[in-house]
Amino acid sequence: MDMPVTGPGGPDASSEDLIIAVEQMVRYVRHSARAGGLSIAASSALGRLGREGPQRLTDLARGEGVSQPNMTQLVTRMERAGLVRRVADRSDGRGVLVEITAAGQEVFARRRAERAEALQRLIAELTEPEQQATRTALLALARALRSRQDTP
Amino acid sequence: MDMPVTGPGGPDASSEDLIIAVEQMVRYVRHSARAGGLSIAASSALGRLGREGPQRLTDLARGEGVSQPNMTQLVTRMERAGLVRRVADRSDGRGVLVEITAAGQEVFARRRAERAEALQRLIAELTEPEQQATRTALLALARALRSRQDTP
DNA sequence: TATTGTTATACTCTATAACTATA
DNA sequence: TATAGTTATAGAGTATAACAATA
Repeated sequence: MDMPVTGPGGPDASSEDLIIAVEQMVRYVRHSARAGGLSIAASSALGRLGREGPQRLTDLARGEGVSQPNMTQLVTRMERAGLVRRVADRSDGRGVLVEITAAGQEVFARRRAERAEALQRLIAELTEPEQQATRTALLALARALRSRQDTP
Repeated sequence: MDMPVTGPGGPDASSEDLIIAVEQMVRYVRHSARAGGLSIAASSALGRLGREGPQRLTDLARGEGVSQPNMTQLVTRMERAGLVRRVADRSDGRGVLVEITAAGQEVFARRRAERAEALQRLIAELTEPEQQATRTALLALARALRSRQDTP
C-alpha cells in the first residue's frame, strides 16, 4: 500500500483530510436531500426503479445495499406515498415486482433536477481544473464502487 | 467554462451521472460507517470534538448541520456510551460544554484509521491520474462547503 | 430444503413544538 | 424578551430474528 507522501511542496492530502472531506460531502448531500421532502433512501431507490425498470424486492435491496426487511418497509412507505406499486411476479409466486408509478416518475425527475442543480452550484465555486478533477474523480469512484459490488 | 446544458429535451446527462456517483459514495460511506459500530453522526461529532476541543452544544449542532434537540439526543447517546461528557459552562449558566473523553479519543482514532484505510483501498483501485483527481476534488469540495458554511 | 417476502422488535437519527432556566 | 438546553412526540431508516408461503 502506497503511503500518502508528505513531500516538500507536494500536495499534502492526508487520509484524514480526505475522510473529513468525504464526511462533509455526506452531510451536505444528506442535508440537501431532506430539503425536497424525499429521503436519500427513497430518492435513490426511486431513481433505480426509474432507470432500470421494475425489479424484485430482493434485487432492489441488494442493489441499494440494504437488508430485505429494510426494503420492505421503504417500499411500503413509498407505496403509501403513491410513488411505487407492488405487482405480482407471474413467473414466481413468491416474488414481488416493484414498479415506479407516473407520480413517482414525476417526483423523481423534479428531485433529480434539484439535486443536480445543487451539485452544479457547488462545483461552480471551484476553479476550472478542480471542476475537471471533480468530474473525473466522481465518475472513477462510482465505477470502482460498481465493480466492487459486482464481485464481492 | 462548459455549462451544463439543460435543454428542452431534459436534464444534462453528465449532471445525472455525477449525482448518481455521489449517491453511490454516500451509500458506501454510510455502509462502511455502520460496520464499525459507530454511526456517521456520532463519528462525525466525535471527530469534531476531538479536533476542535470542547464546544457548546449549540455550536456543535450548528457545525454538524443538525437541530439542537437532535444534538441533545446524540450527545446523550454518546455520553451513555462513555464517549463524551457534559461540563457546565462557567461563563454562562445556561450553556453546556461537550467534551470528548479519553475513551472517546481512543474509539475515534481507531474508527478514523479504519475509515481512512477503507477509503485508501477504494482509491487504490483507480488509475494514478484518477487518484490525483480524487485528492484534488475531495479537498476542493470540502473547501467549498466550508466557505459556504462560514457565510450562508 | 431453499428462497422470497413480511412481521416483530429494537435501535439510531432526524425534525418541530412546547417547556425550563438563565441572561 | 431572548438564548441555551431539554422533553415530548413523531416519523424515517436501519438491523436481526422469526415466520409464512412458494419452489
